[in-house]
Amino acid sequence: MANQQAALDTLFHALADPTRRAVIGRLLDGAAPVKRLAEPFAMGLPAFLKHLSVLETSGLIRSEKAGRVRTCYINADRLTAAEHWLAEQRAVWQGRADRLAAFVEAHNPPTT
Amino acid sequence: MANQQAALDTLFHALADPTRRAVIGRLLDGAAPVKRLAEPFAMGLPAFLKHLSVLETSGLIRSEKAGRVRTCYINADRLTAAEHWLAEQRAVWQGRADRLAAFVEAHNPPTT
DNA sequence: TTGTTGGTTTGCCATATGGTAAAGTATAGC
DNA sequence: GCTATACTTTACCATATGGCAAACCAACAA
Repeated sequence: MANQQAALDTLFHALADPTRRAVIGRLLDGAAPVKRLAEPFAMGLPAFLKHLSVLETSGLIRSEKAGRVRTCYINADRLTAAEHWLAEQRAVWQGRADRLAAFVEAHNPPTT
Repeated sequence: MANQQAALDTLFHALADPTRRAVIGRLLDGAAPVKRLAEPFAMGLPAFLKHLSVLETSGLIRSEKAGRVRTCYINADRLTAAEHWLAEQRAVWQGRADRLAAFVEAHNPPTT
């Protein structure tokens, strides 16, 4: 699935920025409107909104507008998607490392 | 630690590209020289070397040059560093989700 | 020593990213 | 209705990214 790749692209790209990671950290603690989310950061709203948009298209957050305030929520399963990919890679690595250890074990006397 | 943030930046950024993720996948299977790594991709060596450089400065791979061939190795613990950050975030989320469930449980009759 | 191979460097280009300022829109409160 | 609030849009800018072509260098191989 080529689409999976694009999803991982945008997902990891969204995570590759301290502002965006901070927003995620903040939202883990509960939903919040744009203005409150933006407060801690030394940048204008337009710049901040771009970050939110990156986060939203990556699926890491979603948002709803009620009246004039837009509230943002986290989408925790996207986090686990990224975690999943990493875990898979590590599994491959560990599989190989284990086989390698077994090979060494089988062909060398134990060093103890 | 502000440096941790920069490390995560480069780490996630390195992962946010299908070529680079493919290289990682390939290297999990064992070390390989630059040329062999580059073969599957439809781009010139200079472009590919940039990807390798991104991977190397992120710490995800390392490389050694012997004679005229540079061999690349994976650095699996960097993968777990990224995994770690994600796991931490998920833990916060789950903690909150659990508390929320407990709250709902305590204030509402079970729906069964 | 003369190629050829494997990698590197240099210069260039198009596009994407991350930020600004300033003007615009729509709702909430008085 | 008037005004402040909470975004939103537009236009613009500097830098980073991802790619190319072409020249270059070092080390095997013949």
